[in-house]
Amino acid sequence: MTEFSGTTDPDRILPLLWRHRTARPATTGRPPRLSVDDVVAAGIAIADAEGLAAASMARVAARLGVATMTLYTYVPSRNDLVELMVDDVLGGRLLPGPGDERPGTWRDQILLYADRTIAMYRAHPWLSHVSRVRPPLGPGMLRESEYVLSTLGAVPVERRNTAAVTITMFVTAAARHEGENAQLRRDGGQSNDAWWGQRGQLWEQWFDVEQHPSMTQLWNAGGFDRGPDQQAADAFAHGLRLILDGIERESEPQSSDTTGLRSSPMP
Amino acid sequence: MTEFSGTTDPDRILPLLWRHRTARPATTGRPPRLSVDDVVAAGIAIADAEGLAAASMARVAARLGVATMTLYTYVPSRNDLVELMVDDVLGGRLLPGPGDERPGTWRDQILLYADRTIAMYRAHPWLSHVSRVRPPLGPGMLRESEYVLSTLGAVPVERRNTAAVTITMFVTAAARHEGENAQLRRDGGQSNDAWWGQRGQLWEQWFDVEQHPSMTQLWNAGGFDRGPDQQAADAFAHGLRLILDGIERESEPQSSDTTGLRSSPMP
DNA sequence: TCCAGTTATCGTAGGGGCTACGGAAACCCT
DNA sequence: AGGGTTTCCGTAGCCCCTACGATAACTGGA
Repeated sequence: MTEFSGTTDPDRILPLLWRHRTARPATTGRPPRLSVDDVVAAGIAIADAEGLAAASMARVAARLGVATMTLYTYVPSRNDLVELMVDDVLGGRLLPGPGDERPGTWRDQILLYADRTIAMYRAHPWLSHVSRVRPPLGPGMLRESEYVLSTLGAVPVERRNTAAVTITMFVTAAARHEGENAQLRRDGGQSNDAWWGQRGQLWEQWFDVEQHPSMTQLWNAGGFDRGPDQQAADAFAHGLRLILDGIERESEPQSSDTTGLRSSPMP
Repeated sequence: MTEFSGTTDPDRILPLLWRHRTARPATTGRPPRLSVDDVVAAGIAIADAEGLAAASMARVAARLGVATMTLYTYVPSRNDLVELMVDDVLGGRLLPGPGDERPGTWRDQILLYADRTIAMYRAHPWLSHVSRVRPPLGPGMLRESEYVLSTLGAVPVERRNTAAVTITMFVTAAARHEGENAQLRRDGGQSNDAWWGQRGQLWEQWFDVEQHPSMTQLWNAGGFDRGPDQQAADAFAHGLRLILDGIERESEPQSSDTTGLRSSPMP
C-alpha cells in the first residue's frame, strides 16, 4: 500500500528542495561528514533496490556509515527526505528546457515526455507509492510543468492548462501503474501473468457465469487472450492517442489543418 | 505514501473474498464472537474516519472489543484484511448488473460508472493508498469489470477490452487523485488551495522566470486563475470526453452515425 | 596555547505496528 | 463428566520514527 506524506513546513523544505546554501558554507563549528545530496542519493539507491519501505532512516544511515539520528541534521523528517528523493528523480528525466534541442512536432515532444516518465517509474518503482497531488515544489517538478506547457503553444490560452493537466494526469497514472507492476514483480518474484495463472481456480470455482455475461462472451471471443500487461500497454497507447487527437482537433481554429497544433513545431 | 500488499495465498484469500462458508457453519467447538464481515466493516469504519494507517490490527480489534490476536482467526493478515475491505467497497457502488435498470445510452452508463467511482473514492479516501494493478478477485471487482464491458457492446470485440481498460484506468486514476486530495485535506486540516497559498514564497523567492517562460507567459495570461482542484476537475471532464469521443468515432462502422456506439442503448 | 562558541554526531528511550507461538477458555456431543 | 474442537488472547520479538540531551570536532580570538 501507499505511504503519503504528512504536513511539511514550507520554510524548511523549500530551501532544501532548491539546495539553498545558507549564506556562506559556515566556517565555524564541526564540519559535516555528509551533504543533503548524499542522503538523498542513499535513499534513492535503497528504494530502487528494495522499495520505499526499506529506505528507513536506519537503513539510509547505515549505508552512509553514520548513526540514524545523524540524518536529522540534514533532513527534517523522513517525509521530507522522500519529497527530496521525488524531486530529484523528477528532474532526472532531463526534459529539454528552454533553448534545448527537442523533437520537431508537439506530438513527438509529448511522446518524449511520456516515454521518459514511464522509464522513470520503471527505474524507480517506489515513486508509485507517493502521491503527486501536492507535489514537491522543487526544480524537478517545475521542469516538468514548464516542458509540458511549452509543447502546447498552439492551444488557446484559455484551454492550454486544462490540456496540460489532462496529459500530465493521464501519463502519470499510466506510469504509476507500470511502476506498481514492476514493484510487485520484483517483491513477489512473480510476473503479472504468473499471478493471474496462479489464480486460475477463480474461473472454475468462484466465477458466476450468469452474473457476468459480457465477460463470458468476450472471453469466448478471445477478447482476453492478450495478457494483463499487454492490455495495460494497449490501453495506455490508445488513451494517449485519443487525448492527443482530441486536443489537436479542438485547437484547429476553423476546420482546416493549415494552422493550429497539427504538426506545428515549437516557435 | 502508499502501502502496497505483500503476497497473499490465493487458496486462503479467494474463499474469504467470496465468503465461502466452510461446508456447514461448524457445529463443534467454541462459537465465534465475530464474523469476517464484522472485521471488514470495522476496518472500513476506522479507515474512513482516520485513514488506512489508523486501521491497524490493534485499533480494529479494540473497536470490536476483542484482543488484537483474535482478528487473526478471521483474517490471515492485515494485507488480506485490506484486500477484503477494498472488494467490499468496490461492490458497494452497486453498479447495475445484468437485467438491472440502467441509463439508456452507453455514454450515460459510463458516466454513471465514473460518478459512482469518484464518489466511492471521496467516501473512502484510503482506497487511494491501495494499488489496483493486482486487484482483489472478489465479487466487487468482477462486478465493475462486467458493468464496464456490458456498456461497450457496440465496440468490435477485438478492440472492446482495450476500450474498457482505457476507460477504467482513466476513471480510476482520476478518482484516486480525488481521494488523495480528500485525504490530504482531512489529515492536514488544509485545503489544496490553502496549501498552495502557504507556498506563495515559491514564486518570489525560488522560481526562476528565465527557466520557465511558458509557465510565466501562461501565468500572466491568467491561465492559472482556476485553482488546482478546479483544474483537476476540468482535466478529468475533458479527458473523459475526449476518450469517449474517440471510442465512439472508432466504433462507427462507416462514417455515418446510424449505427455503432452513437446513442445505442444496451441490447 | 587554550578556551569559548558553534555545529555535527549519535545513544537512549518512548510510542506504534505486525504477527508467531502456545496456553486458556468455551462449546458440542457422547 | 470428559474428550474433541474451535476460538480467544498474552507474551515477546523485531522494526519504524523521532524528541531530547550529552558529547565530539572544529574555528577564531585572547
